[in-house]
Amino acid sequence: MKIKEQENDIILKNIECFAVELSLFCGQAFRWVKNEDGSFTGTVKGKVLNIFQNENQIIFKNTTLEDFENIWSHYFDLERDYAAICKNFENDIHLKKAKDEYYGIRVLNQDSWEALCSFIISQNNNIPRISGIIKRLCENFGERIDGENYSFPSYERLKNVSVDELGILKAGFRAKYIADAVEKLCSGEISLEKIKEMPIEDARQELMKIKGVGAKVAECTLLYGFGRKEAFPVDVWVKRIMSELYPDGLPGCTKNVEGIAQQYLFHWRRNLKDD
DNA sequence: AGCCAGGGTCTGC
DNA sequence: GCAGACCATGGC
Repeated sequence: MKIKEQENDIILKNIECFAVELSLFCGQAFRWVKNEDGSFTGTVKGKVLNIFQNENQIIFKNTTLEDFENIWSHYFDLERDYAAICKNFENDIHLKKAKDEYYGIRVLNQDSWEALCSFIISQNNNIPRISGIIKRLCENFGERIDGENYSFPSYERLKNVSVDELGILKAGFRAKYIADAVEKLCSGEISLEKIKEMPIEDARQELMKIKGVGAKVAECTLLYGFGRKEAFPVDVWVKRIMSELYPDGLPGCTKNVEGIAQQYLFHWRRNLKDD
């Protein structure tokens, strides 16, 4: 991978296994938008990024080398060798098919609170509506950064927002779960900093103390919000995959990167026409 | 129109 | 411990 700084852009060349659009729209993040020029806009840690990919390069527009190194490199998990991981997936016929078809998916390192809150909202819900609810959450309670871009509101910001006031989100029964998460985090009863350091099983149990957080939401939070690539969320699609293809469990080539395998399998199975 | 969605809680055996 | 009703909303 070659990194070049040019005016206000960072340009990556010779980057292996990074399909920007696939990574942003495979059901792990809900806040990126595609622009008419084919670029994508998103907000992370209060910074707005515009990112564009063509055949041989990826352009991070209107950013600095400092922000690239401090925020974007880690957000897109660029330190990890996905080419090697995908090569290893070839040991399993189904994973090989999934990665051949959707090569370049990377599991993003999102903010812990944003991931937790987003996947609380995701329960028994569909992706377009999840995105809508989160959009309203940001526009009503986040901070306007520039133009139509808003930050994801911190849990401190939501501290004195009542369940009734959350009604504007149209999140339905999930509003009370958001409120419970906010309360437990603000009171210090649950600490995201501590969860980060915990063994994964303890971290699961800790997250599941929040109302509306069960095994699936906890697993998604660990995978997408805490960088735990061994976390393996099982939703209805992955449940189908497990019963149809892996009745005896996951193949050995997924060891320690079960969550990455899950992302390829999830996206592949969800897009199968004949189910 | 009715089924389903990146589930979880609560109740009743 | 496990099955089943129920939860809000809107995409398809």
